[in-house]
Amino acid sequence: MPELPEVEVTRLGVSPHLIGQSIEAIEVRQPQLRWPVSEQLQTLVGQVITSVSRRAKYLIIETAAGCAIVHLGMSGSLRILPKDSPAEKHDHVDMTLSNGQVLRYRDPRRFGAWLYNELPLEGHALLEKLGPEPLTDDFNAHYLKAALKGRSKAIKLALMDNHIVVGVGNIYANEALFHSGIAPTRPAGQISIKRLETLVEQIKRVLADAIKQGGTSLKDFTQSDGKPGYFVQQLSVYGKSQQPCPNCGREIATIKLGQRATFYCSRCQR
DNA sequence: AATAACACCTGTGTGC
DNA sequence: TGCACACAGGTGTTAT
Repeated sequence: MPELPEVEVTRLGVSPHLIGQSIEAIEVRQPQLRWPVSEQLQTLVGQVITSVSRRAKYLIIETAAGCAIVHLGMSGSLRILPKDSPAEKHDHVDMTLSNGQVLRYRDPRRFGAWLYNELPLEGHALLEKLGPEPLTDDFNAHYLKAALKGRSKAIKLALMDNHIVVGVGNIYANEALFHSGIAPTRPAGQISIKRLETLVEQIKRVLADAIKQGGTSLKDFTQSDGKPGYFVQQLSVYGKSQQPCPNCGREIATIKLGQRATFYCSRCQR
């Protein structure tokens, strides 16, 4: 489900309901997620939530006694509900709050994670090797040029590589490359600085626009108020196999790159 | 070191 | 209707 915009929309939605609340209970119905749900999360019971931040697609719920690191995987979602709401299938974790609400985690495919960690998070194995956040100034054309130097792999795969830049998943990699006029198959190391400037600009624009629109709802993603993400209406190539390119009308091509569906216009993208 | 393939898991849609 | 199969928003691990 979620790429950076959907995770950020989730964070913005749940954060006001969490900050300042104390955690009354953490109930784990299904501990088998990507990794076993940390039993140490119980350390957080009785603690007050001080912040909800994001690094890449990881959400970090902080208290003075440590934090929960939450990842939504492919199908995870977080909602705020009244504490007595009946749990349904795939509702694996509940964090009950002192304001009578519950933060509920649903994840049918169970690729997500709920981990406990002490603070600070410096040196955490899952976080320390991550590339820059795409919406910060650390992610710029000069950085990207250096990071891609000598790389033979396809630019789309490079954009989806967390060591190079975080948060760009399959939807937004396809979209940003389309808006940049760059073929997804182009070897990453042979793209000019000029074109990388455009690419960086488009990645930032696409991600920021998607956040503004409440993310992209392909299937079941909703904002915390239950509304879908409206960026789906602005997709140009993702999921548009055989439909006309919005720019030139040529049929959108579909190929596989790194086992993932890839959509592009072979006339507009070179 | 870099790249590519595989693994994890459930639900849904398609074609026979 | 049933079945087999492909595919889905991610990413750490393993193999090449």
